[in-house]
Amino acid sequence: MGGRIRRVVVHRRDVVRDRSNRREGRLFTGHLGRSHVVDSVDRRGKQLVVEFSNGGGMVVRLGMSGRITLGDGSKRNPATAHQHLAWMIEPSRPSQSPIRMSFIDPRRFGGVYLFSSIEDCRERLLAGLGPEATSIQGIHLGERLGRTRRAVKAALLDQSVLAGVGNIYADEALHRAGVHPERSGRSISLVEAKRLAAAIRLTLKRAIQVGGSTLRDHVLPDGSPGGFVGEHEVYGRGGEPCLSCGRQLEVIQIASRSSTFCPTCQG
DNA sequence: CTTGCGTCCTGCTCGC
DNA sequence: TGCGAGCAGGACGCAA
Repeated sequence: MGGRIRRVVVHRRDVVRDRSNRREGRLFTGHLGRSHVVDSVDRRGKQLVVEFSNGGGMVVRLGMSGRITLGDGSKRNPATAHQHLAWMIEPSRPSQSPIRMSFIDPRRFGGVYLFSSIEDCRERLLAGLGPEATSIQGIHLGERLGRTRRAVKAALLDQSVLAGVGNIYADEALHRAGVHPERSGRSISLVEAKRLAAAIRLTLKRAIQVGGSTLRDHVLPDGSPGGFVGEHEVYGRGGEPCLSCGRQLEVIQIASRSSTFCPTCQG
């Protein structure tokens, strides 16, 4: 904290979203052009929230292929493919060396969203986000799932129900909890909701520990792959045997997303 | 209100 | 060996 953002370079304007969430990078340099002191860096669900000392800030969404890389700010480094933004962090203490940060996103599903005040951020960018998946309690999950008839898998992917779970970890958590992904949200009992909440917390905790799942794009800021893929029990294993019972894992579509599950363990 | 589906985008895999 | 089609997915907008 207290570091200063300097030398913002916008390589692709449409990765930056303006006040109306449109792809509009012109305002970016105007907004960030003068150096800003970083007051805080936080996470809400899948978004990174960076607040500046002037009250404004930015929300970074990585989408599915986005990442932020860290580099030595005292060295020159050429822009790599799909590097849409780059900036320097000048530390508050002169003894520390500057850090170069880049936003890289091949598919451009992610982006950087600017906000002018923390109220603006809450209302426009964080409004409607459900509780944090990393700390979700069974009673709260059950109460939220009970409001919908949708498939429980679809509900888990809905960030307004629960913030922070995507397709991979929804499948993994449902399998770990022994819940069929097509079950209606309101059919989930309190006992099952508690089991599911614990499975979500555990799955995310473990995935974060080992650096996430590298399938196609995701790598850690230093370029190394995440270690969770080797621990996937169902995702990406359709047709292969269930690690618990040996039954062939099935793949179906729910909410236009692939869902892999074990018909026996998740009956 | 609720729910589902099309859209965006590129890299990888598969089949011929 | 080469090439094109198909697929994957997070969030949003729109339609039924």
